[in-house]
Amino acid sequence: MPELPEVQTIITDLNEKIKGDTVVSFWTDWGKTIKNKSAERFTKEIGGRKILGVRRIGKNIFLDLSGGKTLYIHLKMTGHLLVKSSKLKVKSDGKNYFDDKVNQYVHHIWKLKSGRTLEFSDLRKFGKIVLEDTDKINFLKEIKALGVDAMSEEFTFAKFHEILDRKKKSPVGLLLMDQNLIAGIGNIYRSEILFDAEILPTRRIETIDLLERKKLYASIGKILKKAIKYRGTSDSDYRDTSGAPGGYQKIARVYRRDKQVCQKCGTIIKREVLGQRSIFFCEKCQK
DNA sequence: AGTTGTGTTGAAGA
DNA sequence: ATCTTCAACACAAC
Repeated sequence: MPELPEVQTIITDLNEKIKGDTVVSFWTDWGKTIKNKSAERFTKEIGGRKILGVRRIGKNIFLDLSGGKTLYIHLKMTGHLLVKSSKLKVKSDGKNYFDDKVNQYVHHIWKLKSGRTLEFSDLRKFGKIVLEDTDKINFLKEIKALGVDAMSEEFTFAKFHEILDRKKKSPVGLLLMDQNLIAGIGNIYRSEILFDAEILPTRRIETIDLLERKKLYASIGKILKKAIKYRGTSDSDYRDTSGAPGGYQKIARVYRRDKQVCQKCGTIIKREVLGQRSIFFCEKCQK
C-alpha cells in the first residue's frame, strides 16, 4: 500500500535512475488503466519525450516530460514501479527481487533510450495513468481537490490547527487519512502516527486540546520521516524500484500487530474498523 | 469450494 | 452539502 513514504522512496529512486532518459516506446496489456485517452494515442504521444524530473504531491506521482507534457501515475493499492536495466539484474545484496511473485504483475512498460525499462506492476489493476499538459496537472479535479502535502513546508502547525478546526466532530483517525485535507497519509501511518501521539483513533477532534494537537503534529512529521528512512512498509505488495521490500514493517508499533503485546506497556494491541478500514491501537498507551 | 478480507479513490447513494 | 457505501480487481486465507 504505497503511502507518502513509499511514494517518496520511488520518487528519489526514479530521479536517480531515469531522470534525463528518453521514452522510446510503450507497451500495455491493460489499456483501461490509461484514463484520458486510448492506449494507442498514449503510446504515440509519449514516444520521444525526455524525462525532465520526477515529483509527487501526496501519493500522486508526476514525471515531467519534454514538450510540456507530464506523466501522472497513481499506484492505488497494489501498484509499484520497477526500473530494470538490460544487463544488471541483481541488487547489491545479491538477490534478484524482480523474480519475486509480487513483481510479476507488470501490465505497462515504458522502454527507455538507455536500454532500461520502467515497469508498472499492479496486481489488482486499480492503478491510474494519465498523460496531460504539464500546466494543466494542477487543474485536474483530483489534484485540485488535494489537501496540503504532509511533508511540504506549507504543512505548518498553524495550517494543521486550521484543518482540525474544520472537522470538529470527526474522529481524528478519519481526518488523518482524508487526502483532501492532508495528502499522503494512508491506513498504515495513521495507526502509527496516533500510537506515537498517544491519542485514540476514535477521539473526536473537538476533544483534542492544544498540547495534544502539537504532539500529533510532531508525530506526523516524525513517523513519515522515519518511514522514508526505512524506505517504506512492505507488508504485502509494495516494493521499491529494484523490486526490494521496504523495512518499516519491522519497526511498526501497532500496524498489523493486533493480538500481539504492545512494546511500550505489554497490553494486547487491538484492531477495529474505522472508515471501513482496519485501525490498530493500544488502548492503554493511547487516550 | 465458496466466502471474506485486503485498502485507495472516485462515484453513486442517502 | 456531507456523509456513507460501493465498485474497480485479484488473490490469499479461512
